[in-house]
Amino acid sequence: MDQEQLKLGDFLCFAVYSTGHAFNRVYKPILDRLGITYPQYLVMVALWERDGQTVGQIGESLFLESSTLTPLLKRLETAGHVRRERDSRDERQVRIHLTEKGRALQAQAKDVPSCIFEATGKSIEELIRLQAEIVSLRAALDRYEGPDAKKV
Amino acid sequence: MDQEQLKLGDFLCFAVYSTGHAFNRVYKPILDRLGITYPQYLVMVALWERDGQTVGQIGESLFLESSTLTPLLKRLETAGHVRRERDSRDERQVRIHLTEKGRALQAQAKDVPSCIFEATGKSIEELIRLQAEIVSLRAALDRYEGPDAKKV
DNA sequence: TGCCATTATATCGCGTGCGATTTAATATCG
DNA sequence: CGATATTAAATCGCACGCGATATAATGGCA
Repeated sequence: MDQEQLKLGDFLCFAVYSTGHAFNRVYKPILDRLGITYPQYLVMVALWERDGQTVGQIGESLFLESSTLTPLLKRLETAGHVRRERDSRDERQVRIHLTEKGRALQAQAKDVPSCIFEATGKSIEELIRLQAEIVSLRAALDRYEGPDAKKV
Repeated sequence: MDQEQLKLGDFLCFAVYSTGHAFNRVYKPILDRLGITYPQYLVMVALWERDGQTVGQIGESLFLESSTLTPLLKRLETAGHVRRERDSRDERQVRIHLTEKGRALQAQAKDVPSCIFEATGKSIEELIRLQAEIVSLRAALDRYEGPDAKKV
């Protein structure tokens, strides 16, 4: 690999980075109608899947820190989609519960995935395969401990 | 496609989104030593490839708006890596030129791609293939005009 | 030439993201 | 039981990223 002649377009990281932005641009007009942002949508998807998760559990699913989630969850609370409640058995934890409005949002959002699917212009099979490959890449990156991890 | 049972982990967009963050986490300790951030690194790569680009040209390569680039370029200028200069023939444009320090940074950054390559744990062939597929996905998303584009 | 549309960059406000630190609650261990 | 370590969220500062808007320069057309 001769790094000297690597062009921007050759970087896999850049492909991922810019495709993330491209997804965001497709999502934005759709989610604007629901009054939420893309990260907020992901949190709602996680809660529709399982209500009453702690901040830490949501962070683990989304690979986000509490410093990102706390303000985001407060905005979702202000918007009336969730309730934030200290766990009575462990007061360190904050559990996030869907409100009626938050549950109702799921119905309004039911067509979002098919809109996004249409935007990709790919077959389901291809998307599933690509998704798995990217997840495998993410797992490898998460495992990586730095170039001198062996020396510790 | 039954959206009702789509789990977070099934979303291709989420795979891309979270993998972008994972890349950032791998890049951070490496780029910290160079004193730049990941988006700043991308701008430097673009300039090492071709010096003297306008803000708009850089934005086109990186899919970023001037509202993102202007502050970032000012930080690179403050750090001494680039010079910002109005084009004398068209005073609307601002051309970004590498300084000596900015050119010197390329040598210091020469091992970055191989560090990242190592972190992915994949073969070159697989990375090239995956890169092409993701770029193709990005192109499709960029082409998409919204669900009611036909009605215009 | 003069008016107006267009173009390039900059500015502003808002919402992420995260590292470092703080705060408060729980667990552990003598 | 009490001091200390650990853990979960929250807070803070900084850097994106973008839509909307502003500013300034250029282009086009009567």
